[in-house]
Amino acid sequence: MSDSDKILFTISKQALQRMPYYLNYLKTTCKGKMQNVSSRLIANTLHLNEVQVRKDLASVSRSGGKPKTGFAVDDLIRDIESFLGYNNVNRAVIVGAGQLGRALMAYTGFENYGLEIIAGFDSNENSIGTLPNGKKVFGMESLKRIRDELNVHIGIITVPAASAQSVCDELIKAGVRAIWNFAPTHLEVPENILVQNENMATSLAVLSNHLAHRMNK
Amino acid sequence: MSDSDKILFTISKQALQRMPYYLNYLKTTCKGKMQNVSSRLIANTLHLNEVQVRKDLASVSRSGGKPKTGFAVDDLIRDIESFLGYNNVNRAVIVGAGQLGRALMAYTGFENYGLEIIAGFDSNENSIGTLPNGKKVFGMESLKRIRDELNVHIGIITVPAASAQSVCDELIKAGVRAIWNFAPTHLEVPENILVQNENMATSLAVLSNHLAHRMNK
DNA sequence: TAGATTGTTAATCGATTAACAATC
DNA sequence: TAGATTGTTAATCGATTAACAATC
Repeated sequence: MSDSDKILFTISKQALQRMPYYLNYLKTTCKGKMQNVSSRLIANTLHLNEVQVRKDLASVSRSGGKPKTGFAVDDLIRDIESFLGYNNVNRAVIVGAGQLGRALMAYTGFENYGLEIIAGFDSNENSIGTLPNGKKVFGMESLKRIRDELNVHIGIITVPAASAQSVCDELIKAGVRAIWNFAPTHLEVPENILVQNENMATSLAVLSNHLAHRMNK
Repeated sequence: MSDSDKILFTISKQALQRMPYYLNYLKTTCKGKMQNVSSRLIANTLHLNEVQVRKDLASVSRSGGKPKTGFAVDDLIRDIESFLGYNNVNRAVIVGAGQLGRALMAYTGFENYGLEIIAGFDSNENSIGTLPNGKKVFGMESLKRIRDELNVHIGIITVPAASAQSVCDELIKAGVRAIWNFAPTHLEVPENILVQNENMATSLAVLSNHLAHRMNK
């Protein structure tokens, strides 16, 4: 996290990543059933520390909580969604129309989180075509044109690790501002570009290691 | 992390999660091209701290590194893979044959990480059928029988958040030892069961928040 | 030998948690 | 008022990093 971030936003990445959990709990369990919710209840349900929850919520809630009452559920939902930018729809393109890329393009669940995947790109001509839910796969030469036309800010990388860096470079040249990287590799980017790694190998490592060594527990 | 873990394994979850990055770098960049590699080179490439890399590698490498020489690439690959349990194939079942579940079943990339997805399960009869690469989707009533027959240890949850806990309970009752949870919700499990959360909403939160607030950077 | 590189012990840093005063 | 709950300041904890001695 750079210095300028720290000044503007006093929230850690960890805290930011807890927000979807709060949001899910509030929307599925609280909304409509109760007007207010206390940090203690949230903490107990999600198995977090009460103070941590209060700190997290304090950093995104406009109106704050009220002693003896807690936080207004509807306000909190609105504030978290606004903080996360789920109001603005974030348009994205996927580069790499292999199995994982196509799966993500076909997945409609992202819309709940304000993400709209517009199109896919692939350097292999055989991959070009149209997906079930109407998303097209283009050749790489169309990347910049389409990104510019539709003002896309997010690039999703689902190519093999070996070509991830060059794809990343192309996406940045085309103008995306943030990258969601599914390749299990480190990406080199300018300071003003955000890279979020979604490394399934990382999760699998935890699972697999547990099973290999800790079955006797 | 429980106490018993600490005694047996002096490696943090963070360190464990860096292993796939080391492995990928070693296999794609070092293997065949150089016999030895120094922690400094790895650290520079992956943008990590040199001491951190040495500590991480020390905790998994049998032979350790040699002053002035570094670590033997092939040995290191073998040691990390063995530590991560990528040698044993870990069998898994998926519960929830919606879009995400089917996508994961169709994805063959997991085999590189020692994971083999055997079958899918869904409570909705309409979802039952066969996938392109031969994986079948069964009704929930077959879960325990198939898990027992094939000695499956990993359960993957790709149902909506609202039903994730009950699916989790069923998986544990059926006998799985570790759960890979794609639902954006906290799961309640006995102490001896490992839950690894793969929450895409969490990653999206980081991206989306960045774009909503930090575009001016 | 000198220098590169490892592995370990101590210092730093940041996040979490505890203690507590403020407030409805 | 008394008690529940918030928000903040201080203490703790664990991971990262720096310093350095050991070794090839």
